Amino acid sequence: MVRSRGRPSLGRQRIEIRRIDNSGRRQVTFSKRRNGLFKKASELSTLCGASVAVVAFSSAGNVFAFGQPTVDAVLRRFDPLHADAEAPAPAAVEDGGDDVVVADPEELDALRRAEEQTKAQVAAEQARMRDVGDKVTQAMAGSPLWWEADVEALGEAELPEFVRALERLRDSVRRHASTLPSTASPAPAPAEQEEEVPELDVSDYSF
Amino acid sequence: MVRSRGRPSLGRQRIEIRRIDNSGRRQVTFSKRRNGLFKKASELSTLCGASVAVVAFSSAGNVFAFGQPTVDAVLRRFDPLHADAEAPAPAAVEDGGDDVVVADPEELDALRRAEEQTKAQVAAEQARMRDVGDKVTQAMAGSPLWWEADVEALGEAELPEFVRALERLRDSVRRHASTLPSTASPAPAPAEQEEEVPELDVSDYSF
DNA sequence: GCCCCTATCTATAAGTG
DNA sequence: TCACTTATAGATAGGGG
Repeated sequence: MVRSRGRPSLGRQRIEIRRIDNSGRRQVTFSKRRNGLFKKASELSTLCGASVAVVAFSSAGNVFAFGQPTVDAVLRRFDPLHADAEAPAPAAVEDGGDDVVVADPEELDALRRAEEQTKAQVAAEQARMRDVGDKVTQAMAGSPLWWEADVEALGEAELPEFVRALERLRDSVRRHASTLPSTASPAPAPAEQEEEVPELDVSDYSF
Repeated sequence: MVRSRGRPSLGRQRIEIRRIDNSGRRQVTFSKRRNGLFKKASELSTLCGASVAVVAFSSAGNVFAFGQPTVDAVLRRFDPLHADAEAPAPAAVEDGGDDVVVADPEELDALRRAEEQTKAQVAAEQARMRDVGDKVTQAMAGSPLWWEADVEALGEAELPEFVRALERLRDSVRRHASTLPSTASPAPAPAEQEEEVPELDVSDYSF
């Protein structure tokens, strides 16, 4: 009841465009703005029939991407990596206004149906597989505990990379999980299950 | 002169998020929003210390790109060794194409965005895992890229368990890492710019 | 992390030069 | 194409659950 009298909120405040010091706040902002950016990209693509790809690495090293029609499709088309010259060779400079691109409402509707179909499949699969532990073990069967032996073979140069890759994979899996219907089992979380990676000092690698 | 009495302008009007029919208007919108998108990307990068790349093809075929620190830097990091990858066509859904739109365009747009985002992330993870995998795979030859198939095969119920398995693996790797000599090689902090982003055409930063 | 809320701030549609 | 204006639609900071 701190705000019994005044306004319930000060509303949006103006901020300077420079690195946000507070880590938590920075992460929240990253999330919000990343979504906003993806939405803008999506709208640009829909409104103007453009192909757009956005790739963002958080300072923690997580990757996020959006693409229309697909990130890969756009990047392949862009492809300054493999191609040599700057010659863009954009081709058709004229826009008759009837290009066959973009998402027509029908396409979106189809996507929506596809989504529901996927959900249904997952739901069915979920009902069928009640035994979690066994399923996972089975998924990794064939090479049980392969890492315990193989990790020893890795050089020190690969280890930090490997650790971070695993963490990204972990987060990816979590995000994937949150996409599925009914977030039933949020994982008991026996002990530590945080995020971020302050341990390794590889705070911002690149290669 | 028509503006004789009322307001000099009606101000911004609301528009539906769907392809703009008028070619000229669409072009104007593309310019404005493209700049807005780049600005947002720039702000995200500055505020959160993120690496961001945006590539956009106008329906006319012209390319525009923005990147922090550089487009190619981000794309290389994102798409390390994409070459040997399979080309998973969007798959998606086929639609008769004769159905009438039923759902709200905005809603579908958001839905499509969410789906694309998820798929893009999965693709990104797989791409990165392939890269790390190139080094790691040798160490664990015999179980090639087991996760690529398994992650997708897992249902919602199994995911939390899988996440924990990954964390155990991570810790295992870390323990091993701690037994090795120092592994420090922090990358130099990238210069940050909050400035405006003119408009980067391929011809401006040709490789 | 997610959603919701409010009060603002910011991007931008439309129009003009 | 750009620049500038106006007035409003949309994005989002801050805070709570």
